[in-house]
Amino acid sequence: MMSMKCKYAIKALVRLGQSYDQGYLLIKDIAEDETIPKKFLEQILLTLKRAGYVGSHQGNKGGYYLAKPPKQINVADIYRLFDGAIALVPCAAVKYYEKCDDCKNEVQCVIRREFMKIKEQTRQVMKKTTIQSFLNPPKKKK
Amino acid sequence: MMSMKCKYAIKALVRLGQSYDQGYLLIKDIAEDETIPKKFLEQILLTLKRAGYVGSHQGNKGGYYLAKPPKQINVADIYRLFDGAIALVPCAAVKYYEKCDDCKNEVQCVIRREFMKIKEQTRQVMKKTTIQSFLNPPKKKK
DNA sequence: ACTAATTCTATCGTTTTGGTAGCATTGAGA
DNA sequence: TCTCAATGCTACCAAAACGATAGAATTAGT
Repeated sequence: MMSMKCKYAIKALVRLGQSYDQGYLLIKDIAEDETIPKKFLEQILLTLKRAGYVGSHQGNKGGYYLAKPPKQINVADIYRLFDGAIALVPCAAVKYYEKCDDCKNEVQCVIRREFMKIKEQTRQVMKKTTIQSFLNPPKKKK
Repeated sequence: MMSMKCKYAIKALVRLGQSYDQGYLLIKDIAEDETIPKKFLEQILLTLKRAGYVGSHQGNKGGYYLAKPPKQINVADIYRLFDGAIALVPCAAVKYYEKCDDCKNEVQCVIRREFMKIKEQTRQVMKKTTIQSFLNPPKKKK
């Protein structure tokens, strides 16, 4: 499971995506619409801003906006930003690689070998899911 | 990332899988071979036993053995046993479904819709990885 | 009876999580 | 220029989860 922080981040990005290229949204409004504690959302948006996903305008009449097209923001990247490695074990991670304390020889570790496969496939799934995916209306029944 | 508990469980199952149908293995030996704290491994094996994956024989000359063929034990099930839901959000889970506090109408929730898709695909990947997968030697270079 | 093994339950220190508090800074408009 | 509505930043905190450890109870082969 992902953290609340990450889930809130995605919800906020989706909300901002709905208003893409239509000016600013207030933290307050996003927080109310999506039922997210306002001060908590502040921190999350700040993290997203520093990572370049959103932009903001300070002061009166300020607010947040999506800094990239919805198609260019994917779940894998947001997950890594807030929750770290996608891999199930640290030694199988790419961006958050860490040696396992309990591993004797990593090169021929079968655990690692299989978890690398799992990671690569789940990474693909998460990468192809973008903010745009959440914006497309579900297909209507005929 | 999975918990150490879950990772240790898989390592222990693989170790038991290597000796499948060849009698008992001692907790002590598995713990030493796999560099797992012995008392911690005890608890893990007990959980695995209660769930039917391993069997044990108490007393002198006792030990643990794999209770199912390696092909019938998959990573998805072990993950759920120790770490809970595979889905990234509780409302998208099957066996650990929970309503999200911050959700207004779940039926038309786009977050849920997409996370159900992600869950279904990662579940497939984890399900097809069995203890047998860890036992097969890697393909040799020609 | 002895001994080597699993069983069971409680406890514990540390880290992570989810959230709050409060002040600083910015900038539009009266 | 003053006000006020907004974001920016850092510190803090309680509760839960995690990764073990401890120790006594039970079981069974010899």
